[in-house]
Amino acid sequence: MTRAKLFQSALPNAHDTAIAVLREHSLTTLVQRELERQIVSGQLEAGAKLNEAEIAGELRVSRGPVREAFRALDQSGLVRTEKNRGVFVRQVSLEEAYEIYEVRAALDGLIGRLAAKRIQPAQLQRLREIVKRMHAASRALDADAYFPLNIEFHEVLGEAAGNQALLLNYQRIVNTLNLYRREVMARSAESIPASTKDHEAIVNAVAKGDEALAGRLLFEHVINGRERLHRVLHETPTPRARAGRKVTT
Amino acid sequence: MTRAKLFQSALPNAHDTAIAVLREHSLTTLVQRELERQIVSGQLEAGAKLNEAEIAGELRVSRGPVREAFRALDQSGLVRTEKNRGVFVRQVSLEEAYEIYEVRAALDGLIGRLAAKRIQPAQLQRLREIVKRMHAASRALDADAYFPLNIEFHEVLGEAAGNQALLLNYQRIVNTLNLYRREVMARSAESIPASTKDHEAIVNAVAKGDEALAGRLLFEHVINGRERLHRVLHETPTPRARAGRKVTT
DNA sequence: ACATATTGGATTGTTGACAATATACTAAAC
DNA sequence: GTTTAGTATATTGTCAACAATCCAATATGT
Repeated sequence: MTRAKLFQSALPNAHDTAIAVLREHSLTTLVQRELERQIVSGQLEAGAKLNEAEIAGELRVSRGPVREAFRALDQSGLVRTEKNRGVFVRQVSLEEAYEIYEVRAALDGLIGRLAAKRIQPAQLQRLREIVKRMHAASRALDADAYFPLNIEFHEVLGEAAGNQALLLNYQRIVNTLNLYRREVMARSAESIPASTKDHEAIVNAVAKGDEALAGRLLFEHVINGRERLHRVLHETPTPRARAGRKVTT
Repeated sequence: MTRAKLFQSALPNAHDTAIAVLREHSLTTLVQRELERQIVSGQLEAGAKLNEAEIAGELRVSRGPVREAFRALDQSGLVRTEKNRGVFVRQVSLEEAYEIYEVRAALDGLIGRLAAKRIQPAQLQRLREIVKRMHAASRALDADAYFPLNIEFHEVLGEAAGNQALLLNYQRIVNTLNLYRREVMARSAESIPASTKDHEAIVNAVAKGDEALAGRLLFEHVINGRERLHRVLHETPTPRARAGRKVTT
């Protein structure tokens, strides 16, 4: 990727606007976003080593901004740093995923309660449309179509809760979790119908304004997801434990 | 602060062990910890501007590690960055504090449920001792003694929940919230007795292993805290809103 | 006196060079 | 043949210099 491309990913039209982009964003921020995109999209797979000089070269930037971006990504949980060895796309172990699912369930429960109280008609409309498309993907058992819909559904719901701090923490958690879920999801297409049913019930509860029900349904939806994960992994067990070198930074 | 002091804060005995410290920790990490300590302790007050060169000079380090530490602190919510203007100790507005309280309540609810299920006898013992000391501070209406006890209480409880991911997110939230609570707490000594009673009831619920009750009590405890905050601020209203320059990093 | 340019100093953003460390490779010793 | 010591190379950690930007103080014009 060239530096021009780095700007493109921030704004559609490049070159002329490059200066304008830099006026508002530091290179560090642009690098951070680009790496975040590559990690979240799976372009950089879990465990992959990120070479400072290499990335700096690709993005046509010096190592300084890259190192700063690494620090931010580390703190946000997308990357793990080992002193004098480098940074790696974070590997989420099964045990960690379990823990994170619990946290997500609590946050999603809150999202449900708040969304039921505060959701706007336009947002509700968006949710209904997403669920509609989910039904289509569900009938086709099309996991590739379903995955982004699922992300979007929870994103809209998170916005509807009208709590910025909650949304920020939620997104951080979900990002980390998605590092793990991606590969699992591919072979768990059979869980899509159940998940779709969950989503539909959630939308109805939110639409009714039933805070307690929406909260409980979302909490259980996440825990159900965790159990589905558990089942899939025990049908075809894959050893995901890693060398586990001590992190000393 | 000299560079030797930077090492001291990481390990009790300095100078000889300085090399050993650096073998395990990068300067960035040490700077990050030191700044975190200063911010959380209130030594650096909310809104204060952090000058790169100045901090680098005090810690006898170049600006590189300082900048990297800034990125980490920004991501962890302790600091806010404005491009070409600098980084500032984060100011938490009343509205944000409200939002964060909601998130904390959800996480604390989960902590209560998990702790009731998994707490170890030694941890329960620690909680009881803390509550005992709280009673003493409460009778004396000694806010300075009460504040750290309160922090410790919730820390122990968070550990007892036995979920690393939960603890990490919880601590991040509480850190941010404490930026706001510090000054408020000073003039809300009258809420200490109520808070102490909450803590005692929570310990009892956890000791009984009553997950639902412990979760509910902790959730309500946090919301009560928010309401106390609300009341205090409306008795002696203080304008905390800031210039609110657009953040563009 | 007031509003608007200008300019100088201070501060942040970025870069390339140097130092320290880890890893892979080679060769010698057993 | 295996192991260990030594060496070379690649990579990260740190630093200091340079460029870009912002801010305040001063000057200029009306």
